[in-house]
Amino acid sequence: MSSYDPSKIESRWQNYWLENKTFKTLENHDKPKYYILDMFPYPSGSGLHVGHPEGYTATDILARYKRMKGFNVLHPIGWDAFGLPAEQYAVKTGTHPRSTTERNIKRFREQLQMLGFSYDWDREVDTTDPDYYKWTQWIFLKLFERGLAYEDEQPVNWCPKLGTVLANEEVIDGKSEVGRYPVVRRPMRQWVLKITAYADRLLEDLDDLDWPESTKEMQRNWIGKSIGAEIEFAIPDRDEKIRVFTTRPDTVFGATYMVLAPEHQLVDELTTDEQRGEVESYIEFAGQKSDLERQELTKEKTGVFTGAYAINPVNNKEIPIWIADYVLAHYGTGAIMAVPGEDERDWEFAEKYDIPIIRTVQPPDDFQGKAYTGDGPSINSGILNGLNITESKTKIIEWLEDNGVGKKSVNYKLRDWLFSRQRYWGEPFPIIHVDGKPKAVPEKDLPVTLPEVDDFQPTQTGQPPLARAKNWVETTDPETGKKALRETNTMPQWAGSCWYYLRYISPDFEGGPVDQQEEKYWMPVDLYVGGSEHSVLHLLYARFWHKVLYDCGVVSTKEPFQRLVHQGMILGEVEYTAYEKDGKIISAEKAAETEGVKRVPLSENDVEKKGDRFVMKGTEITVDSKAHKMSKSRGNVINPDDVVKSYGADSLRLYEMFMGPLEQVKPWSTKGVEGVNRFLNRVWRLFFGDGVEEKYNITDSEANKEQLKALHEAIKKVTEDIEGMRFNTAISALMIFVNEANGWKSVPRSVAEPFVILLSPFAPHLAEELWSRMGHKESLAYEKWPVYNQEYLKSESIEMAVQVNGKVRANISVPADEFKNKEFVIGLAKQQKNIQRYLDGTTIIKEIYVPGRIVNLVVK
RNA sequence: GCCUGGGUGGCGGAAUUGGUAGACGCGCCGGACUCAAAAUCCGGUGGCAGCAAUGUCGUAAGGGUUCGAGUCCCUUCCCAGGUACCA
Repeated sequence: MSSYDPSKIESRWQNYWLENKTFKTLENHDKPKYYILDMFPYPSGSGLHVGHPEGYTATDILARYKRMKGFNVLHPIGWDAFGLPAEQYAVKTGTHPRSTTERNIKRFREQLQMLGFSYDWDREVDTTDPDYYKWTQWIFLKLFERGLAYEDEQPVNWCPKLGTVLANEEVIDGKSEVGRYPVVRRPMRQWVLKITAYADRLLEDLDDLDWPESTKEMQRNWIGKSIGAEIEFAIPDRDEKIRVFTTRPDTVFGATYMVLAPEHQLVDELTTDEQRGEVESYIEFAGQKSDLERQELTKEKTGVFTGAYAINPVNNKEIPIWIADYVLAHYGTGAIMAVPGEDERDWEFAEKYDIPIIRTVQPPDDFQGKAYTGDGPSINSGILNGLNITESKTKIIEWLEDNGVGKKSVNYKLRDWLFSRQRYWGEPFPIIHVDGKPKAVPEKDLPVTLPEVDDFQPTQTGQPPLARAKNWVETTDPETGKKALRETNTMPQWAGSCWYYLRYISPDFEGGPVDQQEEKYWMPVDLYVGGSEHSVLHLLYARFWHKVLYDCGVVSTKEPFQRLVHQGMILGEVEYTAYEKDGKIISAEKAAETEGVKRVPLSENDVEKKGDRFVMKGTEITVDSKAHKMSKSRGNVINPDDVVKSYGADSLRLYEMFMGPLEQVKPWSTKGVEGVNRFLNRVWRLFFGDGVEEKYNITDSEANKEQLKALHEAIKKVTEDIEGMRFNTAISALMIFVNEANGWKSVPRSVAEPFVILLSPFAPHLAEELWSRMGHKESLAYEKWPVYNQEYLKSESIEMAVQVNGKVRANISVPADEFKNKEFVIGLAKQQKNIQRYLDGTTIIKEIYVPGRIVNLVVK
């Protein structure tokens, strides 16, 4: 071979790694462990996109690095393979989802192997494998036993056109994500998991996690804990009371009306005959609004008076009871006390319907707005007058409790997790219904496997597809011998991904979901890398299950994922776009507010930068310059297969890491791939000459000072940057080394070998090839990571800047053994010609010397 | 609106605790090799002024702290992601 040819090198090493099981995780527990996990991929029919290798390369670099640092590394992969696309394909074509799934998994596996990731392929898991979902069902039974799984009538997203129920995340703007068909809310019997029972722990334990602050914050908001009070409002001449939740009990003296959600239980009873017609038509109006409309109509509040009154317990005043859909039935008690003086929504409503407004907090003198939500002394509030918000809250809660009309209370936004789907391609519930009551299938009868059906669509009556398997559905209760019916719902896709990280630890273990001996060694996951789109749902659900398993004694840690990093999205190439209207090009700012504008794609050569915008060359017409999300419709999708074909997997890996910080959103650039490919070519030539001469450049001669310095600078920088996950600057350090080494006549083996090791996590195929050509018989995967020596980093002189009044006026070179000598350095600085110019005719009032960095002379 | 990140050359991006802004890569310009091209190699490359030495401006905008600010503080603008009547 005369030049760098990734197509030959890469497949050879991929086969070598597979055949030799190079990355098989060690069974022994003597070494320190490092568990590094990629988010569970869904093996879609379209294969990998360039976003996948970004996170996977980052974890692969760390996995390879940690192995060489002497860690026992667990770096597995598997398939989150249940899900709607395979089922939809089955409905359309009759192909069993299993065969689609198998085909897709095969394709994904090949693609991942083509990129040279160092997974332990003996630990692959697949959520659709009965040996796997047996344990998903087992965990569900634990939830069921603990009363954390229950049945409930719940409104679901029913799509009549698709004949199926959709998950919330599959509904976009009131329409199905697939096909854009209308979706309606419809009540159905559902399995629900009581995640709310864990709300506090899910919230509190976030604090100790090494996760992005934004993700923790999103989970906190999702859980939405608020502390306040529950207050009871009596209704004259009736036994019923209206309970409200409020975070501002201190404002209760300003409650001038109440609002019930239209769906509130008491609405029907309280409504007076005169108001009944109006109330009923309002309830209908509110009920018909789709979620989309509710969002769009937020500007204007609407509501209707019920005709009834309630009594404010603190001052015995009668206040009117309204219904309005700005009060949500499913939050708090579904009823509020309205305090327009301190709440913007209530103010808006009160203003519209002419309801009195009483301020109970004194706004500052310069306050201009309407409702005042800030702090201040209480007014118009009897016993609370003069106290600030916090003091008022404490005092009024005490009063409410003493008088038996209220108490301190905590509320959450988090709702229980709707856990069933009317689908075929999911885990069956290990539940049978006997005498209309749900009952667990005995553990020894797990797994409950999916039956074969003749059609993957729901039945005519809207029953899930599993209902078609009559023989399967109709069964007997093994305990009593009674007739029983199997549960026909299946679990959502989240189920399998809630605990997969545990199965990797002992994938073949038969005594439980995870071998506890192994679990104690491997958990928690040390680093978890995946997209921020899973910030809330997957990560919250998995934490919930993990805590349940912790309570069951199955796992030993409270949290599954100690450190979490999100890779940023990769956008398409930057596009330049001009806008055309009636055959004339108009400027981009105008285009946004003009109708009937046509987009005209431009090439980079057609545009130039003017100030802070791009214009068409030679004109003043602004054009758009933007990188867009990759999408089929835009036609800017980059296929990793093509990149590998043209430049090799090492170039793809290297480029994705070199683009910029891992967490950041970055645009793709094919030129950039060519750049790193050139770098790998330079590495090759450093070892083997330019191919024409076919010379071997590695010698056994001793390394000189300059060579050692270059090497050890690279070792230091690459090591520190990998530890800090700054892969872009680590690669830059490798480039600096190669640029320098290219000036040498030859490279001593003692320098070349450590360099190859430094390169190997990033470009493993090339590194293995170089390593073996240097005469090694074994893979370098477990070689020792080099350690830098401070001695070699020292240079003979140090370059420093000399400033006068903070402006650089000269550079000096100070001998290394003199740089601590302030007198010497400042003396040298003052001798500089250009410095003397600036010192001439002035007085030095201060001499600043930061050793090794800078001299600053302050003059007057 | 609110929350969380960001804003640095033509572009992607570098800059320890405040200490020479622009590492590395792309692009561009010039040169070498070549009949020619590709590939490769060498040199240059923030703006302005100057033959040059050098000066001056410059990290979204404005202000402040400091001997010294991309980095710290205040105000404003813009971009991305999330969220939205949650009482």
